[in-house]
Amino acid sequence: MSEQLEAQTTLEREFVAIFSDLADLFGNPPSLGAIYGLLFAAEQPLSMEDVVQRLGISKGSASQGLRQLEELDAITRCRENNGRSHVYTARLELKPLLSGFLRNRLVPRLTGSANRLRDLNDLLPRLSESGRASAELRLERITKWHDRASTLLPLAQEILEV
Amino acid sequence: MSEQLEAQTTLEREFVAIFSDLADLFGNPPSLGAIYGLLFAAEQPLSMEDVVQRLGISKGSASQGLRQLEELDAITRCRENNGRSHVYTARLELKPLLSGFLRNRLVPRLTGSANRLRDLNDLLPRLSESGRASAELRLERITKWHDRASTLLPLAQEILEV
DNA sequence: ATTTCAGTTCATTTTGAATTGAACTTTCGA
DNA sequence: TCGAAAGTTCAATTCAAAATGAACTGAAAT
Repeated sequence: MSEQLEAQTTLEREFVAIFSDLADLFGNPPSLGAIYGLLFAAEQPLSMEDVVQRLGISKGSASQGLRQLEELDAITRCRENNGRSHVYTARLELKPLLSGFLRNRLVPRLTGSANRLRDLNDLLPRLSESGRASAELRLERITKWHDRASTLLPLAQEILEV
Repeated sequence: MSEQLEAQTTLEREFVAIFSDLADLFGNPPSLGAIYGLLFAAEQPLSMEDVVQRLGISKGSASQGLRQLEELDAITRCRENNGRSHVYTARLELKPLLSGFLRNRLVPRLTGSANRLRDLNDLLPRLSESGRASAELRLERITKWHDRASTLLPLAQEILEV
């Protein structure tokens, strides 16, 4: 294998690894990142078959991963000229991928904990006098954190914007 | 069970759930969050035995979880008066817990990807002329993201500060 | 209309992280 | 110094999430 090809292969492998880690960091399946990494490294659009071959994953994983990435707007699908197959390209701006990951993971949890906090506030009057003060303090602390996290989220989106 | 006790139990269960989710969000074992949540809800310091009983987890998990939380400075341990056992209290400021979670999870990955990116830059000269331009563009994109994330991290720490 | 190829679905299997629990060590009181 | 209780360790187990792959659907060429 030529030195150049070897280097290209390393590049591809490293991009796959970087994005696998990133997906994992955000609580997404590593395969999702791996697929994106492969497309990100590729100079030409790749078919699903290419993805299966080069990553050594199953057709099922490839199909699901590609669809999810498309939903996040991290990749684009287009029909291959005069074939019955499709071909995929990574959007090189990382924003769609990152904000998709954030959306998937952070947002549901923030709204979930907002609901919990509301319910707990409703519970306060049922507590004994002494317990109530303590519970109020604790709820306040969590609520403060929660508000700050909610503030941070759009800020993070902005900073990560390319 | 009195209405008040029932409410106190609900409060405890909800705090446990909130912090389990939080731990999970940051890629830590849910049990770690659960233990913190229990101590956070408690008005009195609890022993390891208490934690085992109330959460229904094993001594092993409790021991390891308590130690980790102590290392993060999220809880404090103190010797019980005239006993040979210890007793634990949650620090009510959430900062130690949150920044501990961030440290555990984000920092190692940021330095890991910094290393990868450095290695990839060294690889560039070995690529063919055409491939090099494309690889440079891609590396630049990731590096830009990486720098922004590195900027965001201390900012997040500051915002989450109580 | 039929065949064939691309892609999807989802029940089963795999994998890896979290948890357990039993053996071990440490600590303190008698 | 010994015994007992507290706490730790880590190999084995459990469990949930991810990946697989075989059966299926749809779409295009003949």
